[in-house]
Amino acid sequence: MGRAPCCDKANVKKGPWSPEEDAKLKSYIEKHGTGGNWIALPQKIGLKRCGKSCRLRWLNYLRPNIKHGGFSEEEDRIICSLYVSIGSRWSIIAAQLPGRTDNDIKNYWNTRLKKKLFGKQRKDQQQAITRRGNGLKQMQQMKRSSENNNTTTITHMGENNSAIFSLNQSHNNNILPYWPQQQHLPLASHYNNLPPSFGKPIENDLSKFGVQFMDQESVYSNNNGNEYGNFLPVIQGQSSNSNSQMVEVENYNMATYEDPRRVLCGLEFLYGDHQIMSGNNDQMGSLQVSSCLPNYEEILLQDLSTTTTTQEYEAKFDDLRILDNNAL
DNA sequence: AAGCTGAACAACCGCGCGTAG
DNA sequence: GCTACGCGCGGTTGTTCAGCT
Repeated sequence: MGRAPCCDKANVKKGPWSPEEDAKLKSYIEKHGTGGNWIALPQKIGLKRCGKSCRLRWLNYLRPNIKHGGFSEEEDRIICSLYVSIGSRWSIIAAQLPGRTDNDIKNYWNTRLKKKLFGKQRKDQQQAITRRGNGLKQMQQMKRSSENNNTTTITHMGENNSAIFSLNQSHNNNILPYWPQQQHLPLASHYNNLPPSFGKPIENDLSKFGVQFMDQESVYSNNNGNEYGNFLPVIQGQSSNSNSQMVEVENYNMATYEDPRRVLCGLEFLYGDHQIMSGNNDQMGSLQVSSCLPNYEEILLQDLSTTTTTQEYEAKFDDLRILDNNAL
């Protein structure tokens, strides 16, 4: 047996609100308040609307001091960092932005901000593949490589097309995913010990975009274990030199050379300066980013846990083929 | 000018949670 | 402790409109 409906669906109006309906609702609530019962409210006013619909209309549109559109850079930054911190808790995010509603922020994220952040990455990467020759061939080669031997190449494209780097790494008979836009950062060992209320925001949400993060324990844990207000994901490699990775950077400009954050491909602003370690470089066109890149075997294990089947690999491969064909 | 496509926004739906009885 | 109910939340769908072909 399903859940009982909150109202008589046959007798309620759906779809866009008319100015008359808006006026009725607004006027009543301004005079009498909601009365603590949204379900009963439409009947009192004489509106043929579901109580939930009234509530939504009031909260998202009619109540005073609501701002629509025109998100500032500062608001963008707040939304992004909170999203990375707590995931899609839109109501919490909205609480930090006066005048903004959770619905508004959610829509803004889904339609614009997400693309602003990650769409550019995909586009840049696609361009990089095309520019560097036959992308499909390259992907096929990567796939073969990942299936047949232990040496792996990841190609990654940076902001403003400036930082293309390849990472070569031997590993222990693990299959390396060849999906190029995945940017892998390790999850800290304590990641599974977050309070249940947090769930796994980062893993659940940003992993959709092929991004994985680790968390910096010192940032968000405290003595009583209850407050996680400063919880922030950070990019942090292993402290041991043995885990450092050499990254060969092709065609990167001085900004990239001087600022290893650029390898984060536009995501760097999410982290704040204090969370990014500095990188070293040598005279051979390589950039040592031991502080930014993870323990590679850990990455492989994570990938194996999330992308395990040949079918999934094939699906990704088809996707790449489509991208490649479109680019030609 | 017409049709198509995608972006932006509004609204709906279903579920989980808290709470009163 | 159980149940029913209302609220709030997040995901999804629907609608409108502008830009492009």
